[in-house]
Amino acid sequence: MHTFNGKDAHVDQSQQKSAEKERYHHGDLRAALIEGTRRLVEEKGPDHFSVAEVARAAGVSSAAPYRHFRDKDEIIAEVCKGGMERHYEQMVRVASEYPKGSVDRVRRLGQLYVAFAQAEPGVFRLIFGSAHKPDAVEELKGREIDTFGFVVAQVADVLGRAPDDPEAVRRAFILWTFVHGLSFLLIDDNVRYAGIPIDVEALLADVGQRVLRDVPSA
Amino acid sequence: MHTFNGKDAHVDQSQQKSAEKERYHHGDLRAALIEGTRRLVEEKGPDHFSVAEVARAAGVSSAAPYRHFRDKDEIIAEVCKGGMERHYEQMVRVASEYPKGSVDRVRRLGQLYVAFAQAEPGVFRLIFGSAHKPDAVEELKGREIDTFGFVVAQVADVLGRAPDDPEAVRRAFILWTFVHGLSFLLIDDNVRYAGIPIDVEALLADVGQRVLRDVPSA
DNA sequence: GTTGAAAGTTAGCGTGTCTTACATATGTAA
DNA sequence: TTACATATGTAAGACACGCTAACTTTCAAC
Repeated sequence: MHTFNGKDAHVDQSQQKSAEKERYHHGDLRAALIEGTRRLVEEKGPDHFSVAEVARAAGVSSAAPYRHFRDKDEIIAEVCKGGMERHYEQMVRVASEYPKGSVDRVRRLGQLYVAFAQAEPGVFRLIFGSAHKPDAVEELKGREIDTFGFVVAQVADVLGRAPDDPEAVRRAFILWTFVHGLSFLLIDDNVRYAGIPIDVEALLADVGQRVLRDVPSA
Repeated sequence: MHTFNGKDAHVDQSQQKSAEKERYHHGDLRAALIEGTRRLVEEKGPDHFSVAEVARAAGVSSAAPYRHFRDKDEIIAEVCKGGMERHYEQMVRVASEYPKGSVDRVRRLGQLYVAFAQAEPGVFRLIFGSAHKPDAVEELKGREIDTFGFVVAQVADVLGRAPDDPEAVRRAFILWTFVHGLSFLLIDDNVRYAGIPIDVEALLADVGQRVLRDVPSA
């Protein structure tokens, strides 16, 4: 009987095939449930997964999850939190690959935003959807995960302004709006409905040019 | 038509002499269910309303709706269809109030798009969300309700091009993307989270200028 | 009036969320 | 090693919902 705690559960006897030593304790059910929920959310959408099903997938009873989470919302809040962290980290990492203050850097951030939405539409909806946010957001703000603030700083660099310049905020918000809308149009399949051939790269480049230039004469 | 109905099915007939006789038949349950669903969708969101609750609101048993609709999806498809029609009609009506080919007309359409999303976020999500569309969309296309096509025509007018010019489609799509993103950011409360003061009018004017102008030098 | 279809009803199955009471495994202290 | 406290699992069940089946009431055509 191997005993272990939740830290490194992977090194254990995963090779015991026929013996089927069904342990009473899962090992790290909490993490397994979060990951299982994430998968299910991608499969069926944030509003059509069930705690019961993710419990079945983890091989435990449908009551077991409630030892680790207060309710369903708390599980998906955890998935949402993980997604926000991944999202932020990707942003920072990708930005560092392009020259500071370059339009390319900002353009690449927009591209990443859309790519994330397409790669993880379920989590994307979770992050930017209306439900289940307040708590997670509160906590992440406390931990200084502010993706929009990061983008604003990059835009400010391009414009040659201070990191918190109002005009930089405004331009960054316009760009956010654009990639946000594009993401939803794509993952909700509205583009196909409208029958438009979309070249995301070209669109991002075009919009980047238009928005990062000087204000047009009113 | 009155919408009163009986709650006690086995009441002795001898004592039923009240002026408002309780009807066994509702009168127009189908319409009442659609309207009740619309209200509930606005209240709780498209994914958190229940057929049972809307049935209760209409004063009928939870099985009654299935005399009029195959399943839950068919009810909300009907709500979605009604929303699309309202959306389209508003667009056409508002456009007619501004000079053909004017930037103002297009700008006003964008403003209306966002206003609709804010006024009816539930229905807006229904229309542009991923679920429950295929059938409704098919039918509305058959009835020539093509909102995007209409906007494209307005944009083409501004650019002085043919109604189906590819560049007009491209510009219109950029504008759609922008107002779509802005709508979602607003109704999902992401704007407040980011702590940005947003002047929707000014934003629309700015973006309209930027997008409807000539292509920036690549 | 009779009758058949339309539009209600109740009863109930399957699934889902979440609670309560109970069972088992694990870590620590004696 | 034993014993206990605690963490983590199970089983059973209350209640809501989606939907079906079988029955009842109403209405309109004949």
